[in-house]
Amino acid sequence: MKSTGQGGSKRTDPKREDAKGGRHMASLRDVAERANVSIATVSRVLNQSDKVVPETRGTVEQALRDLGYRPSRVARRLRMKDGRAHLVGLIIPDIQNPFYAEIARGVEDAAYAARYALLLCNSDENLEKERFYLEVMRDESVDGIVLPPFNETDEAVIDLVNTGMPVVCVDRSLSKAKTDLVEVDNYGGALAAVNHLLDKGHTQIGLIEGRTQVSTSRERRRGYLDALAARGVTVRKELIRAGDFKQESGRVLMNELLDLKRPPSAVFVVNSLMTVGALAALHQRAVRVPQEMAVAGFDDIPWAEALDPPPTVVRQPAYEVGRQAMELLLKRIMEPSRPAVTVRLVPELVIRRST
Amino acid sequence: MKSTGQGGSKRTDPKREDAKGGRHMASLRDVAERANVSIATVSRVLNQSDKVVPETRGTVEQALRDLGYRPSRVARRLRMKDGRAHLVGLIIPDIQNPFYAEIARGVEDAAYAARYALLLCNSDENLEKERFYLEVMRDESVDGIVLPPFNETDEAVIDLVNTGMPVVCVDRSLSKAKTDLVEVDNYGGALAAVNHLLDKGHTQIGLIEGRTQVSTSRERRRGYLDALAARGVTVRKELIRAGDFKQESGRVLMNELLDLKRPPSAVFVVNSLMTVGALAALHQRAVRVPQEMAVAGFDDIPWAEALDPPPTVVRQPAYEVGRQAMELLLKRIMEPSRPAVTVRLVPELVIRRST
DNA sequence: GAGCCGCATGTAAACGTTTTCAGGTCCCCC
DNA sequence: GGGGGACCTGAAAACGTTTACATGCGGCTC
Repeated sequence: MKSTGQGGSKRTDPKREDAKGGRHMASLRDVAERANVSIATVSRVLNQSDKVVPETRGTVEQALRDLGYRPSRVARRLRMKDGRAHLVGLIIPDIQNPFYAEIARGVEDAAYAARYALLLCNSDENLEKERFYLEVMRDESVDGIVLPPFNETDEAVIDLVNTGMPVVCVDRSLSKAKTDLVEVDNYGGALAAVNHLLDKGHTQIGLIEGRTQVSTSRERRRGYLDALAARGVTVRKELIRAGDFKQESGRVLMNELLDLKRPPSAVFVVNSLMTVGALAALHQRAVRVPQEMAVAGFDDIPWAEALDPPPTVVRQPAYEVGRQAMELLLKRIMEPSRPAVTVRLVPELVIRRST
Repeated sequence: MKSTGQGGSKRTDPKREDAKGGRHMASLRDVAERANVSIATVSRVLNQSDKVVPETRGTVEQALRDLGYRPSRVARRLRMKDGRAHLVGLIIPDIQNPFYAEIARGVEDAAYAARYALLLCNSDENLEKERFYLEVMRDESVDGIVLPPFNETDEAVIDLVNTGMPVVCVDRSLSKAKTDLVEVDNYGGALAAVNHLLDKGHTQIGLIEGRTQVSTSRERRRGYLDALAARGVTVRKELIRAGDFKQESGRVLMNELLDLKRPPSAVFVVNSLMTVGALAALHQRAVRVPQEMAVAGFDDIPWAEALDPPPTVVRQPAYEVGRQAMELLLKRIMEPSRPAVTVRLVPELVIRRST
């Protein structure tokens, strides 16, 4: 026993039970009392500080075990400055979109590997919801955020970046701020897909795109246009239809194309949900794929092989996008002033039976 | 101007910028200084307390706007006792499983409606990961947790419940603790699906089930067995195969069934991912569905109509499960001692072309 | 043997809130 | 004109940490 001037426990409060009826969680103070040391010492053994002599350390560790002590992340976060909350945010448009679900898995796995927890939110392609969640994240003092910005000029995100919050963009980019970015070569992917359709002899090729303020949709449109131009195919504006990335809108737009006086013989759809919607429309009207209408889409889906017919798609390495984004975020948290990098991954054209 | 004894700002710290280079976030103290009131008063106007005279309130509100004040959820959570963090946890096995994705959306929407944020984690059907995330949630002092327990005797969850943490189970139940529970009539659903197969004249019906410690899988098996028994069909044990709920395992088990000397003519699969896997195996071996093998599954998926063939399934109201679970959780947070209730929703047999 | 240094530990401030309690002002009434 | 509410507001404690600084002790050096 150390013979410090410890004058016995100064607080023997009998009411250490909370309202819920459960036992109160042990705090640093409880541990310190039991080990007859100060809370500073306990904190030191917790933080692996080498400044504590083995004997004391032993006593404290015993007390920690006895009380089943767990540090409060909340208190810790309040006290420390940035970068040690071990909590990061992820905002995605829609978790039911397999592409984002896969990104989310990539992010989560990388986060878990570093023992970070994830605050995951769906913005629903809804600016107000995105703003709400961004505020929550700031107010929670997360260490950083991964997200596909709503559009290129997303103010809420830019403000947050200017605040110094580490942010990594995925999938979509931001024009007015230099953040880390993990993206896919959307232009090249679209080019490959449309070239494939052209190779199959199609010239009347429709385009079902998403919200046009989003960089990915625009890049893919650019790929579509350039592919046609390179072969001297003139584009018919009526064959280009813009939706909102959701399944229903793929269905509706496919129907619009079918109702045209001169419908296309092939269509390129810029994401998976709308591709599925388009396929559904074709089924419903008993249009044979690919004989009467060839379909190529962006984004692969896990059960593509079970679809009718299995669609030709530009496969994005979504898991990898998420994983690398999280790793960039961790690096930025460690070193906030590091220059921003952008990682561009290459997609792959997977040819199946819909073309 | 009130003529209080305010003696000027007592702290004019010039270094109010943080390490990241961004401007420091305004705190209660900053607002109080600017409005020439105490932090208590500011806190009172924030919390809508009526105890503050309109004139003061006006000044304070102006200062709040000027500084763009946002309260720190962290500090708030540290100070307050339970139930006001406006943060809840959701742990699901796999966000890439459409069933859980739909539950997650239900939970999220209900949470967002009540302005709660969601800490969402994937346990990956992995006990260690589940335990890690449960600890994070406790340490973050979330207000409550929604989850499908790993199995019926999930100790980590039971411990947390005994601690007084509000917990609502979804999908799967817990045998040793009385928590709120939102589930689906798994037995009835399975009964309906298997009866449907029997009605179609099948007697050799395979079962592809999941982990057998999970209540849902067991209930569905019970439905399968009882349906067969009620028609006097003897069960062949070799037709019953247990997997792990994942797509790959559906593929493998379907292949095992096909390799049998006397393969079944129909199969009932207990979740959607394994159903898709089974379908893939059938495609690969060019087995015609439903002519050579009828397939009925549990769980619907959004793009079922685009599958080949569109599968007959027992549709669970997953969104509703999530929504109601979150609502139960909110109620429990408000009133922790309320007796536990269990809500049982009824699934629906959707007959498509795989049977 | 006095001063000094180093080392292990304790003390207390700080993080940003909420909330209890006390104080101060104003008004009313006897 | 003083007693007493009613009503606002301020001071300060508390939540559970981390950490800069103070303290005390032992051993070393001259």
